[in-house]
Amino acid sequence: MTPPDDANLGPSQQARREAILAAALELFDERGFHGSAVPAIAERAGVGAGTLYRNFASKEELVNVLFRQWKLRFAEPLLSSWPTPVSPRQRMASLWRYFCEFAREHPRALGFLELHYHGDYLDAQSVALRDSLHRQFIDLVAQLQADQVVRADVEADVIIAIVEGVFLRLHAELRHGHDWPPEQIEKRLGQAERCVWEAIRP
Amino acid sequence: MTPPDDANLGPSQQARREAILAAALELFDERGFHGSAVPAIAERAGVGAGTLYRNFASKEELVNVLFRQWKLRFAEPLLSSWPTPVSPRQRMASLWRYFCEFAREHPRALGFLELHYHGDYLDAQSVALRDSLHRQFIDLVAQLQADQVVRADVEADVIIAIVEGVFLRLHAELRHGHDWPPEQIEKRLGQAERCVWEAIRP
Amino acid sequence: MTPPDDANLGPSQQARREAILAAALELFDERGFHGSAVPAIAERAGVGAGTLYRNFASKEELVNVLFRQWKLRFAEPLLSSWPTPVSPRQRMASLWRYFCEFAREHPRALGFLELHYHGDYLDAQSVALRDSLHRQFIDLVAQLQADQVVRADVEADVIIAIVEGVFLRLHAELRHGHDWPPEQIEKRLGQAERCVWEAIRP
Amino acid sequence: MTPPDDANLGPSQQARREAILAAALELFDERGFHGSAVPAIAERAGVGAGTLYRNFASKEELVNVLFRQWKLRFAEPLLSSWPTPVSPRQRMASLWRYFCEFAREHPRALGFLELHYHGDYLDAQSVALRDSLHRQFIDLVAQLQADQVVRADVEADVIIAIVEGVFLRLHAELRHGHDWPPEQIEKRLGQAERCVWEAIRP
DNA sequence: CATGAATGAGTTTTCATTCAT
DNA sequence: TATGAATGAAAACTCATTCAT
Repeated sequence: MTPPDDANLGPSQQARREAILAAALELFDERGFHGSAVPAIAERAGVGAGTLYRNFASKEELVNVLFRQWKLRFAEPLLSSWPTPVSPRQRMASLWRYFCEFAREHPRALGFLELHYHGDYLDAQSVALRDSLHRQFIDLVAQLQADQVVRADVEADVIIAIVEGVFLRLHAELRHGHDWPPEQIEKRLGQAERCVWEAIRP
Repeated sequence: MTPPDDANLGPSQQARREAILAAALELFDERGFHGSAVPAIAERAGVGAGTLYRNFASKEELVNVLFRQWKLRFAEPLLSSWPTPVSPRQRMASLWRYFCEFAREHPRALGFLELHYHGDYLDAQSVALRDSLHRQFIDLVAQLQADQVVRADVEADVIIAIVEGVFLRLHAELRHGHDWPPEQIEKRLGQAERCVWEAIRP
Repeated sequence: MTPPDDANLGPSQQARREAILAAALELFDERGFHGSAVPAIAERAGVGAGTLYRNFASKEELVNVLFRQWKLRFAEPLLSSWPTPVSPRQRMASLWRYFCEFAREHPRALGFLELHYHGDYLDAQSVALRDSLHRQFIDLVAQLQADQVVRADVEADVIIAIVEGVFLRLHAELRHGHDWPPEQIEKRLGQAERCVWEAIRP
Repeated sequence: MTPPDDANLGPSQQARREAILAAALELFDERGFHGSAVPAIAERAGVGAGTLYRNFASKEELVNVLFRQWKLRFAEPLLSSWPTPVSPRQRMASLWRYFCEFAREHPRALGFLELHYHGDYLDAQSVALRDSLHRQFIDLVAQLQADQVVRADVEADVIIAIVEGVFLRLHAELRHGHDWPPEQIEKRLGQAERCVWEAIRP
């Protein structure tokens, strides 16, 4: 009986890989890709530098795996699970709630995904994934517009830019700017949600 | 008549400094701070690497001077010149117009200012400037709220996050995502402005 | 009947050792000592890297064992078995035939032995063996000169350099240079043999 | 007036490049390509490691430049200057003399050129040069055969293998094997020359 | 025992900074 | 004063060797 940990890697091997990914996420979020040295990532992961190269062919591959992993982890729930039909207003609220929960649970991940100097090192597969997800979001929003869930007199990509832009900006603000108590954070997130709703309501 | 050669800085010396700043802006925007090599900046500026060090004590100083320069250049018009009182709606429109014009004229500058991995290398002076400007914006928005120009039931920083977040997100989208014709860009910017107005109107 | 499992070394253990030596010979011949990685040798031998270290204390020991093994395997027949006295010409012919056969059967071995950057890593024992064999060849040739089998008006080491030099050069040429059909190779080897005979005949 | 040193590099720059090439020749000859670390080459050349990369794109480029430089320096006199027609015997003698002189003046160069694990890192240009020179030698020997300067009943490449094989083997022997006094070396080289003549005379 | 993942010293290469020209 | 070649510290990456499984 092999331990049921994962695919076919021993448990500690899988754990190491996870530790490297987690450490890389932290450092890339803190200092960007070019500002994060491989030995620093390895050290934070608690492994030797050589181990990192046993798990990822290069620093580039590491950042790409990380990018795709988090891009999917963030996008999939949004694209798949929209269970029972609810009112437009509720839909907006639940979307926003998802954003907030994701940001609370993985604050690093959003920071990392929104680094806009991915330009450099993303490989074809990552770019393809990003584009594909983007198209799926566009389609989803177009559908919402057709269903009169959101206003139909602006382009779908503008709708997306509004929701994402406000949320991410506020998230960055709240993370880096100040050390606000949770209730202040909640208050602002709620206020922003109401404003965004006004921006995109049908 | 500009003094020909010996005022405070010889004119070509001033020109060199500008060239360096311009080149640095381009490269930092394209590849981030850590991804841009000093010799590459010097080469793009058309000067020797040594010359860069005659004008800036270090790569860090260069990025800080650049940061403060553009932060001010972007913020000052917003904070100072609000000429004749106009209707709230017009105020929003003219603010948005300023954003669009600034972005059109200095697309690199917004990209550079919004790199969120400044975290690293910004010095005390830059951080102080950023915070001071932020506070001034907060005050300005608070005044607008008192004047019933924008809605007063959300925090001032949320208002700022909404306007900046939407604009910057859309700007990034339009710059990097696609190669849209100008009229498509204009259309989207106009749509976004109307939505943002709905979000923050009193 | 070979002892099944517990003689001195279990049979599969002996086989492993041989596989490692064979793989090392191939790789050292192909890429030299410093160009061949231990894990690559282990992989080609079909064993784990750890197993290699159970059989050889280090990469250096491995190369030294290999060197001495092939040096002896090549030299011993030459030094021992010179059966019935034959004519000088036949002696040359049979020597050359031995070279050709050895080269055909173990083309890697000659390549490996003639790497001249053994300089580095050969240990005292290997150097001693090489020198000892060299002296024995000198003595053998001196005897042949005394017996008027080869010309006596040149130093013995010159005779050796002639025979070995021509054969090894031609062997390298034929191995690496071209993809000649066997009969072309045979033809050239035969021609070279006749020339060498002219060079050293009494 | 710029110092007439060379092409367009300052004199000390050219000198540095030469120093690097000389140091690389020594180390590659002593320990092979894979056995020679870049910092060791730089140190022996008396320059910093970075300087090496200012002159050569990579360690590979360095070894290729070096290979082509010495290959040409060795081969060109052989292929070009065969002044007044002389007797076949004299021709052999003068060829051999050239080998001896070249070997005396540049003992490292022959050692380096004959490393047979160039296989790895030679680039297309180097391989093309080697092949081209080889073909030219073949043609030259074929002409000598037609002129009855050397025996015509063996392939031209066999003739070449004989002369080169004997000379290089003896050279290696004399360099590495012992510490013979010059007159012993001369004696052996002369003896070898006479033998080789017997091997290839018409 | 055999294994092969883990390791860190060592490799090649880059780059911020200096300094001779 | 402007330059850009030189530098060495630090980056990404490799590999001989060890050791838990």
